[in-house]
Amino acid sequence: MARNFASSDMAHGPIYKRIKNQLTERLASGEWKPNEAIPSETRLAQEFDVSIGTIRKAIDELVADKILVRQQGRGTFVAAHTQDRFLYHFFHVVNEDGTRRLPVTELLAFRKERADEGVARRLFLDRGARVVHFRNLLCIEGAPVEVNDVYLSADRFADFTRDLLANRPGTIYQLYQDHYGINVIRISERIRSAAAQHPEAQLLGLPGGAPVLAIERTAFTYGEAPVELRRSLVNTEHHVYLNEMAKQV
Amino acid sequence: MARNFASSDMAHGPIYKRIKNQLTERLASGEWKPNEAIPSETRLAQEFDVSIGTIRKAIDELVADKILVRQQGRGTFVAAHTQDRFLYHFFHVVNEDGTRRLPVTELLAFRKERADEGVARRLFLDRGARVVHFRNLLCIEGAPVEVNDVYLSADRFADFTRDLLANRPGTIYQLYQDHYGINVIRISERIRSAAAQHPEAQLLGLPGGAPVLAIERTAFTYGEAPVELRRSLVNTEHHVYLNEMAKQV
DNA sequence: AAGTGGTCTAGACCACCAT
DNA sequence: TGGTGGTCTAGACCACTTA
Repeated sequence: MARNFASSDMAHGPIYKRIKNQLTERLASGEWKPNEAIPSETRLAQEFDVSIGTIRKAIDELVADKILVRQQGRGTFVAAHTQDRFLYHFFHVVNEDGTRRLPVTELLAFRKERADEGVARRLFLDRGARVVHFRNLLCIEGAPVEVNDVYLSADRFADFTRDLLANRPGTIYQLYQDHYGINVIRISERIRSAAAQHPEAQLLGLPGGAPVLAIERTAFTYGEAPVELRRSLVNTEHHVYLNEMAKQV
Repeated sequence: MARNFASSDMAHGPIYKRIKNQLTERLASGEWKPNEAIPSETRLAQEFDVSIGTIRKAIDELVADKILVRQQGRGTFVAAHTQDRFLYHFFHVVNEDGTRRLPVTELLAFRKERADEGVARRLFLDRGARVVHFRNLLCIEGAPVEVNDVYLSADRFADFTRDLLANRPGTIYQLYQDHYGINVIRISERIRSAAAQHPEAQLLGLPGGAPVLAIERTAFTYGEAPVELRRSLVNTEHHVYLNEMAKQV
C-alpha cells in the first residue's frame, strides 16, 4: 500500500476520472440496468485496487450527473425514469397560466422506413438505414397541442411494434428503459417558429399558415450516443413552452 | 488531533454543510467581493479547526453551485458573471448549424414609463409603478435576429440611464451585477410562436405575418425576487433557439 | 522556492437498512 | 448483527502559479 501517486499509473488523467469512465462504459453496456444496484464502494475499491475515497469521488460525479443514486444503508443504484421524475422533466408544454396537465397521447401512424439525410445525420446512422417512425398527437384537456414524429434506429430497437407502443403504461422513455435498457440522460432541442401546413394544421385545429413551434429534439444515452429523433409541432394558442434555467454549468 | 466526530459538535447537520453556510453568509455580507480570493484552504482549516478535507468538501459544493471558482496554484475566487460565463448561458439563439456567434446589440429606444398590467404582474409591482423600458436589436453576423423589450423597476434600478446602457462593456446582467449588486441566478422563459407585425417584422427583415418566436423571460435573483422582464421576438429563418437539458433535479 | 489547489491513501466512527 | 453509504482526519505527493 501507500502508493501515494497522484496522477496515474497508466494512460492519462486522474484515477477517479478513469474509473468514472469505466463505470459509465459498464453502465452503457447494460451490465447494470436501471434500478439495479452497482457493487458496493468497498468491493469496487478492491476491484480497482484503489482507496475507497477514490471510488467515492468517481461515484460522486456520477451522482451529480444524476446517473447514479445513493441510498444510505442500501447501496448505490442506477438512476431510472419514473412517470413523475420524467414526464415533467423533458415535457415543457404547459397551460398559458403555467399550470401543468397530463397530456393524452394518440398514436396516428406507425411504420418502418429508410432514414433520409436529416434523420440519418441526427441518429448517427447511414442514409437508408432502417428506422422505426411513428406519429403521435398530444392533447391537453381535450385540446390538440402537439404533433410528434418520432424516429428510432430499427437495429437498436429490434422488434419494436405498434402494440408495444399502444399498450405501454408510462412514458415513451420508460418504454425505452424497460424494454431495451436504454436510459435517456440528455436532450437537445432546436426550436424555431414555422407556419403550419395542411395535414398537421388540421390535426392541431389551426388554419393553414398559423404560426406554430417547430421543435427538433435529439435524445441521448450514455456516452453521447443518440437514441431518438423527435420532430414536434406545437400549437401555442393556449399553451406555452416553459423553459427554466438556474445558473449552472 | 483525532477528534473523529462525524456529525457535529453543535447545532445540527454535517460540519461541511455548516461551513458552507457560514461561507455563503460571509459572501452575501460582502466580506469577499466578486473576483476576489477567499482565504486558502489551509487557512480556513485552521480558522474552523477542521481538517482540510472538510473545508474542501464545503468549497466543492460552492464550486458546484457556481458561487466560487477554483484556480490551481492561485486560489479560490468569488464567481462573477463574465462575457463568456454569462452570455452563452442564458442566450440560446445560435446559428442553424449549432455554432455560437457573439450578437451585436443596438439600442433602439429608452424611456421611463408606467407598468401596465402584464409588466406589473411579472415584476411583482403595482400597476402604474415606474419602470425603465428599453428596446434592443440583436444582430448576429450582420443579420437581425432578435428584438428585445426590457422592463426594470425604476425603484430598484435608480438612476438607470441611457448612457449607462450604451457604454457598458459586457452583458446587461453584468451591468446589473456591477452597478446594482444584483445577481441574476435564475430565468424563466415562456415561448410561443407568433406572426410578426409591422414595426418588429421590419426590424427583423421579415415580411409582415412571418412566424417568429415570442419569448417572455423573467429573471430572478436570490429569494425568487424578479429583477427583469424581457419580451423578445426571434427570427428563426437562419437561427434556432437551442435548449439542452441533462437529467437533473 | 514558497504557496495554492488537486489527487490519493488508510483508517476511524456514525447513520441507516436489512435480516 | 453485518453491510452499506456518510463524514472526518492527517498526512503524502503532484501540478501549477507567482515572485
